[in-house]
Amino acid sequence: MTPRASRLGFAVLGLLHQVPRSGYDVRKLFATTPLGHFSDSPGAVYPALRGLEARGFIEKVPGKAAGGRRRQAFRPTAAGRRAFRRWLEAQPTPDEVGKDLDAQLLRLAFLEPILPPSAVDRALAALERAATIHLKALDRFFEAAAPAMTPSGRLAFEAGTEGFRSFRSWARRARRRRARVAARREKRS
Amino acid sequence: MTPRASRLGFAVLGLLHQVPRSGYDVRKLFATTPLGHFSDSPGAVYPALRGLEARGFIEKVPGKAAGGRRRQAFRPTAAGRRAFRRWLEAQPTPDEVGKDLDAQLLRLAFLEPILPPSAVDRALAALERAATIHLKALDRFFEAAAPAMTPSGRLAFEAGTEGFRSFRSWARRARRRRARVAARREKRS
DNA sequence: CCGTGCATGTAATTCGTTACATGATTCC
DNA sequence: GGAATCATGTAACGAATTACATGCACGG
Repeated sequence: MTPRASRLGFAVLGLLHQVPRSGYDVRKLFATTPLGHFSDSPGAVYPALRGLEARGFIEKVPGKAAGGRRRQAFRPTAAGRRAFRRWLEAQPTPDEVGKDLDAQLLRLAFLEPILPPSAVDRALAALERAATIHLKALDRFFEAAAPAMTPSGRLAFEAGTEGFRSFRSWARRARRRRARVAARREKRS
Repeated sequence: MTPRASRLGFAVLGLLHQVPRSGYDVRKLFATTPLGHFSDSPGAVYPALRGLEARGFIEKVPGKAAGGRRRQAFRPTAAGRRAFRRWLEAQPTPDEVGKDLDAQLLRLAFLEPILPPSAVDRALAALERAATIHLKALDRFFEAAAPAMTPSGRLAFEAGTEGFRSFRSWARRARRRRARVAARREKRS
């Protein structure tokens, strides 16, 4: 067994941090919310739960089965909380941001309330930095490759670049907004 | 064996449409260009090639091995070209756009020169439409769920929404730009 | 002639998907 | 009592990753 959990594993582990949930609860969340795009199929969720349990990251909530229905809820163990915290604290590299922005946003979503607000500020700054570096690489590539590309090829590339550009400016805005709010709060006290 | 190729399969098939390439050529492309984020590992590329060959979508280019180096290039067969064309012609649903925008951009990138420019216009319109519908769903969800979310959760969701919003406005701009250019060309003739 | 990079592959493992299977409970 | 849905799983399969393995050719 691999020591680390998969992306789906961490998503489930994060959800169990909020409140104990059963596999069915998790499936419903995946099915009804656009948070990430995880499969709500039982063949994905139940094996993930068993994997987390085998790693000692979650445990069954004992007793009761409210309502009489069969139902097995899970909650994170101390080891699970440690592992999740380590995952949250990892800083994104420019390459990871370029290849898998969704994973970074998943991380960001779960940061609070496990880590303090300062971690959110740090994460935003890291994301902005990484996006800037990645954008530079994209622009460099485009400059060299654009002449040989078809119009539709250029369009597709442009769409990708634009996405990162807008992400970076979003991160910057979010960071500054938070800084402003923090300053105001500071002043008032 | 599944009749349809995987996403990696179609990406490779598309690259082989441009010019015959060997597995090594494909790996280098994946390693050095940011086009999609495919693995350049041999364990991904060579099995993909064999899969396409087994489906009858590509064939070995016979003869020569320029330079004396060992090298096996592939090119699409008639069946492969048909299959790729069918893949290109598929219109994205709002759900697919929401769940896997990258796949849609991959498609867009390969549209030309296999399909005519009009197909690009149609694809842009479909993408814009799908993004609009998806955005509506995101907004609806956010309205209901935001009060219960943590600040970092809201931030992550906002980032995702912003990404789609910017994608949609990019698609609209691109579409209009193309319409303008086409109109000017029409007038001049 | 020896290392570096070209070039192609295999093996073990893990993850996820689709589809199937099962039983219990609540609602009507 | 029958349908819907709650709730949990398994089986078969496909695809991808990492790591390992091999052999040739070209440059110095």
